[in-house]
Amino acid sequence: MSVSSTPSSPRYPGADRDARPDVSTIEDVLHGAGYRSTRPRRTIIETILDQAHPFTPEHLLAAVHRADPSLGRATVYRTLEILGALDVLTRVVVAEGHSAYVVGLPGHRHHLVCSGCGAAVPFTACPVDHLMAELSRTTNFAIQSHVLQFIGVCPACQPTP
Amino acid sequence: MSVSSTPSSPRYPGADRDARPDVSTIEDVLHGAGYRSTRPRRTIIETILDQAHPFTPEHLLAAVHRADPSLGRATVYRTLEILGALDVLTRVVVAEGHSAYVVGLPGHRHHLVCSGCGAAVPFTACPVDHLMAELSRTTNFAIQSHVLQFIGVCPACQPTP
DNA sequence: ACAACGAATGATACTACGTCTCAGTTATGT
DNA sequence: ACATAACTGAGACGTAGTATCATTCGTTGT
Repeated sequence: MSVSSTPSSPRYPGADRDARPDVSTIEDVLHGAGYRSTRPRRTIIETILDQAHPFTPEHLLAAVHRADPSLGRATVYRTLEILGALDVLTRVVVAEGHSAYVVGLPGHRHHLVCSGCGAAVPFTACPVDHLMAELSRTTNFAIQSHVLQFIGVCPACQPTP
Repeated sequence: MSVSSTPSSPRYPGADRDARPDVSTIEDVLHGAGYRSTRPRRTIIETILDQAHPFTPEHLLAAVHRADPSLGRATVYRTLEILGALDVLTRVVVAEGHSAYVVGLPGHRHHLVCSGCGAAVPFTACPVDHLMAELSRTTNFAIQSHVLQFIGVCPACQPTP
């Protein structure tokens, strides 16, 4: 087991290791789903993997343009959409009503997000099964998915009196 | 115990009653926070209480304009912002990345939302305390809030074979 | 009841974010 | 290498939300 050296969230005991994939892993996912491997997509994926924190599309667009100013806006948005649909990216709520993307290959995963710096710590524990079953039974909804997330202030962003 | 007659989500056994406040209750909240009682605000609150499902700002704007076409767009957005800050409105995730508002006076409450028609069933059960304590301990985050929500298909929207 | 004050409003201009279109380019299978 | 279809970039376009500011209206004190 090796600790990746990509820039990513700090590690915390108890929280999951942030299993950040590399470019070729993500390209394999794209391939597997019938998408082509192109240079723009590679640039976008590399830039995504450079992000230490959850990022918005515009933020990513700016970062991508630093690497390649000629890369089109539409391509960035299209690629984000594809990666989101393939579960390579997960949405997290960063502030009331605003969301951002986080990298993470499949597997059930939620996040604890810092409202100060935006750092996202992933975790897999998810105590909703019982409640989901009960709601499903009492409401007759066919429950498809759920959103679970914590918002707080990370140690580094906490005021030290 | 009376069942309110305001248009609202259908009732389900096990799920909470949808305790929908009335206009004057919400105006009291505004007053208590130092805001004034104005006719436009009253119109907006009435329109909000008419909504059977979670609504987006634009949707509400259209509904408000049906009641009073002269009411300004900015006023609707400003009032939504205020009511959100006062916890009279809660945000729910309606689709990946898109959220909407639901009425509900304070009290810890989550929602089960139908991805077909948008109906939102509130519930109060919330099995996150233990997990929250553990995350708080292991990460040293000061956890402030959390988001928990289920997305599914309500009985009425399910295909009947 | 009235005046004075500041909050709230509505109109409009503006910005930001994202989508659409389309001609040209490039990856991929044979 | 070729044919084909997917992909791309440029830029026009649309939509949702914000900022500004002169005017109106609630509220408070007298």
